[in-house]
Amino acid sequence: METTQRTDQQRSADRRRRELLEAADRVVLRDGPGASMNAIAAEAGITKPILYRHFGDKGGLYAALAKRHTDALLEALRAALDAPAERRERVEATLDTYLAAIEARPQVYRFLMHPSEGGPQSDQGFDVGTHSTPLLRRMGEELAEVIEERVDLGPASHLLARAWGHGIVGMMHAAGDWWLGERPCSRAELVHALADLLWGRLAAAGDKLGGPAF
Amino acid sequence: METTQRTDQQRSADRRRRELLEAADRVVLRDGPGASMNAIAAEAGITKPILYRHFGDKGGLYAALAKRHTDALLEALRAALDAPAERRERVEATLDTYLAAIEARPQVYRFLMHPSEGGPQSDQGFDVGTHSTPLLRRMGEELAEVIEERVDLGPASHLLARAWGHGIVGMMHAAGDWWLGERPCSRAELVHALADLLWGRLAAAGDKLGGPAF
DNA sequence: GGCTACCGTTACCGCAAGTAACATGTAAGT
DNA sequence: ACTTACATGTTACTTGCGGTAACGGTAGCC
Repeated sequence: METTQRTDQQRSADRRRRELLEAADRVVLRDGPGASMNAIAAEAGITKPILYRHFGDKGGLYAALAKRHTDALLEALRAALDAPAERRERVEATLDTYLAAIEARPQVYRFLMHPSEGGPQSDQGFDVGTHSTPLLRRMGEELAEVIEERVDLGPASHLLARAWGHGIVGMMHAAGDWWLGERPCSRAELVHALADLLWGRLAAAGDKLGGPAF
Repeated sequence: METTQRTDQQRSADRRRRELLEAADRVVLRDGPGASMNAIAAEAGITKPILYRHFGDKGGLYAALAKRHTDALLEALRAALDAPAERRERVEATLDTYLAAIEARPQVYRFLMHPSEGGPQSDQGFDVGTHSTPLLRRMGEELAEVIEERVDLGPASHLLARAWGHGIVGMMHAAGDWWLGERPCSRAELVHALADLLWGRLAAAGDKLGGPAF
């Protein structure tokens, strides 16, 4: 029958697709996001047109590649976020999970967040904004849902939760990016600093003596 | 003498440079960051090699272009940040300044933050990560300095201030990006929501009833 | 054997970054 | 006035990438 054939082919195509993605992963992680389609094809032992048959265009390949890593990270974050613990513990665990992930595989992280600055030849890399934002956005939405679901924020809760979700994710991202670049302290210290910030320590701290007027 | 000559030529070269930058600005803001060097040269009424003589390569042009806008934005932020007012007022003013800036000129904003997604043809755009990060980084460092200088944070103040500086900037950026895309509320509302977050309202809020165990 | 469908290739197009080599105007040195 | 030197501009080219069209085997089915 046709259906069984179709599924067989589908199966084989899916396997091939996974192989290609793994090859692409290797190349991108080695050569940076500037990796050319030719290079990826070569790594996979085939030639360009096949890549295009599977992924449409370079953006398609990028998207597929990014989705794999993104999904993995999001799953880890969800676990930390949904753990049955006190709020601050959960927040710290989530921050730590994120930072641990980008610390463990900075190549992947840089690929997802800052494509096109990989190798020495920073020619035209992958299409960045179009595909890197989604990770932050998804994380923000996810966090927003958890906040709205768990925290009592009164009437404007929906708006607040979403603003906070995106804001907190951005905070985590920017601080993590800075930390990964300079390594100014241990992971735990950064987690603590950020949690303190979220816990209102900025508002609670006193003015420094000798400051300007007032 | 040679020196006077040099300065004269320098002057003329600088003027030319400024003209070229303005032309580049027009093109980039019109065609998106995918604008080709040819197009920019044409807009300026000259040809490619001249651009290369002035800016080295495309990254150089991008950097020069970004620096102009970045400097302008940073100056506005500094003003809001240094105003002689209470802390929360200053924070809100700074957030509002930033949001107002990206609201007023989204094209510029998108160019600085998310290059390479401009026009319908999202071919290879400018070199992104290499040059977009600096804005966030500079803002983070700037904010960190102000925090450390003004807020009494105890012994680990240097580290805390830097982590917070980058974190807060990241929060502002991510929330602003989301807000600019969806416009889910007024600017003032977002400012308020973010300031509330920084003021520890997340920690102070109660758990929602009917939540999971515990 | 012939037909179709798939997997793969070579060879090409278009286009953009970046460069080399050449032309020209203009100011100073003699 | 003639030459030298230099900045300014050009045309024409190379290289390399994304993307595609057209062709070539090789299985199964009739």
